[in-house]
Amino acid sequence: MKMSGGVEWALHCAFALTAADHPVSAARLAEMHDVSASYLAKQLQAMSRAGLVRSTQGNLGGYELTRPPSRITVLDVVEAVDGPTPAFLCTDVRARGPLAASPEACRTPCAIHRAMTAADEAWRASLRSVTIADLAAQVTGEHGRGVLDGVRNWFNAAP
Amino acid sequence: MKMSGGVEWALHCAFALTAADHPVSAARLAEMHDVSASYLAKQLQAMSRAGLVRSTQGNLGGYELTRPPSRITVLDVVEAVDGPTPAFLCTDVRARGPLAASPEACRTPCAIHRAMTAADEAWRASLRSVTIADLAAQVTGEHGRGVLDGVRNWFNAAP
DNA sequence: GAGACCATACTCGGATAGGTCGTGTCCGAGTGGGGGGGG
DNA sequence: CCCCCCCCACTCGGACACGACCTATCCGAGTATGGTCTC
Repeated sequence: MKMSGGVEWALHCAFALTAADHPVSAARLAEMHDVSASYLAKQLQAMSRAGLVRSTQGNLGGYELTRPPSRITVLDVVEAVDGPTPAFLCTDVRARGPLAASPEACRTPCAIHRAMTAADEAWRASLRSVTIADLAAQVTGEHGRGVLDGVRNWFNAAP
Repeated sequence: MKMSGGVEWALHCAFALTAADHPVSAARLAEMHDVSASYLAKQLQAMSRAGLVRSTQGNLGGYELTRPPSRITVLDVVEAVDGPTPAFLCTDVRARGPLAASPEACRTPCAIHRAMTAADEAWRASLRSVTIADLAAQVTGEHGRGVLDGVRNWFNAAP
């Protein structure tokens, strides 16, 4: 079980866009984080498809958040990039083989399926309880406001 | 993010072994669940390596639980088969690029890393709170004791 | 001087190869049981 | 009749291909900007 590495990039971009006051291109975000621009574009497209960021084309175009960061949860970003499908897929093993359970007994999810689903929901709830604004608040609380100001200034500086 | 499909098989096997009173071969478990015997063997070997089951070779050999099912959690099985590595791997993006954070500022995990770790821990805690005995109790509570008895009888029956 | 037009350079978006890990399979090493022989 | 020995069939364990998904990349479609020409 391995999560897509692009999730980390997407979260960092969401955090950085918190400090931006105008659209930022994918190339600039990639340069800032020193990652592959082409691949980062893929993650940003996924976020755009999910409605987390708005993309504007043309010169001075780029990505910007569509909602205030306090209304974007970490789970939103994770599901946008990594997909909303739960990690565990029940294949209804109990309905197969010589000791297969009767079809009507399989109306309710099996105990294993329930346990995995509950864990998945706990994971999602934890990610849902943290917003991008919370991340920004934690960073400023630990390292000062200069971090976000530095990002904003770097965005405003000419390439 | 997709979990190994073998986890489901391993959990069903752990549940089935609850009803066994003597070692059960991998081939028999595979026949019972109608899955690939060769591949199921791989999962059972992983559980053996993790110390969840004991394997005995030779005739009438097979696998049996090493501990009472009340002391085997679902998390134990998941980690044995799928690996104990957390799904999220922090690559310390903040320490790269033109706005890289100072090395001493990176002594503590970044906010993103903490959020993902907390979610992972919540997931693990949920899986840790359910034991194989709990699963068996749920099944007997819903479908009667006949299920486990049927499994035991099928194990005792000649191939 | 003001307005409209156009060329341009920049942006995103999806379609396209390569690498890595999960999936599935196979065969060899090891071992306990059962039958046969001997006492 | 009981004990010992040997053969065997059955077991696990690790090593070996195949395939799917993630990773990484490229080129084409579209658009706002800035300059230029005309009125």
